[in-house]
Amino acid sequence: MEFDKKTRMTRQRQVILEEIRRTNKHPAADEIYERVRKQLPRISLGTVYRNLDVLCELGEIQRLELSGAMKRYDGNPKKHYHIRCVCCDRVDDAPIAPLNKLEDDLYGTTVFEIIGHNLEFTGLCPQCSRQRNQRQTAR
Amino acid sequence: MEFDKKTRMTRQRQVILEEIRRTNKHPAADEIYERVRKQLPRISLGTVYRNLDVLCELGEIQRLELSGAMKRYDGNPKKHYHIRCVCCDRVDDAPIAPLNKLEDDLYGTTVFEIIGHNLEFTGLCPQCSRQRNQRQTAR
DNA sequence: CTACATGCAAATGCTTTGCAACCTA
DNA sequence: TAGGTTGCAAAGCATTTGCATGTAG
Repeated sequence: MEFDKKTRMTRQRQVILEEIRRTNKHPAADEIYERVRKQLPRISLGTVYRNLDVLCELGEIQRLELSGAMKRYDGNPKKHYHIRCVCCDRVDDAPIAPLNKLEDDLYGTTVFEIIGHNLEFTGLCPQCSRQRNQRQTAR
Repeated sequence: MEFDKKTRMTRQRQVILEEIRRTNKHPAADEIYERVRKQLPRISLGTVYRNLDVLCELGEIQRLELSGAMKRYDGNPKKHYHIRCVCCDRVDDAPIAPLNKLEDDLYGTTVFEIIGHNLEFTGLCPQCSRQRNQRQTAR
């Protein structure tokens, strides 16, 4: 792990990083807080937020640029896409490779200097899909 | 305009809709509030939010599913992509046609029932791009 | 030791909501 | 005139921040 000279490895930071890496559920700050609290009962939500910022800056994790109300975090810092359940907000990795050529279509057609793109799929997770079907057949 | 029987056309709703359609700037609720206030000084922010909801539900406008902190609205209800300036948050339409086949790649590889996708490009608008270049040459 | 990090609580910023008065159909 | 709509203010919710204390290096 590459820490610059000014950044310290505290117990809080360590546990937060481990928890994010342990899960594939792309948790929001409050979920991370609840998990970490089991090991560090006195940790504060503010500390969780501050460390998530630091870890993102260090490139250890990434903040997902999705459309939902709450920011979500991913222990895998490499660029990849996600699919979100519109019903329960579950977020999975999307099994599709990065579309590196997407931005090429924009060169010359936009006044913007292009940096990148975010792609998010929406759908229904198996649980919510099943519930919806049950409700419909019940009518 | 197709209003269902229960939905009324009030002066407030009318002015809000006109203002959103008049601009191509994809304004957030507070910007719409400021614009509308010039015609209806006594309107409240709450009314703006409520009407934006109603107009979205009616399909007259759309709420953009972008990554930023504030929700933005588009007078064009048809699906299209956008590009956001990472520096000043300016949002333009992206000159690229909807990628209807994108979701095909996911069938059979995800447990989700796919509904759609959101694609947002990021970049620097001309103003911010210029400022950044000036700062760099000044060093 | 020193200056980065934490816990706590208050503050912030966007959005939603309860309610009495108002106005559209 | 019924009930959808408004203005106002308060509440809600995620996130940020100020400050005194704690602690990693």
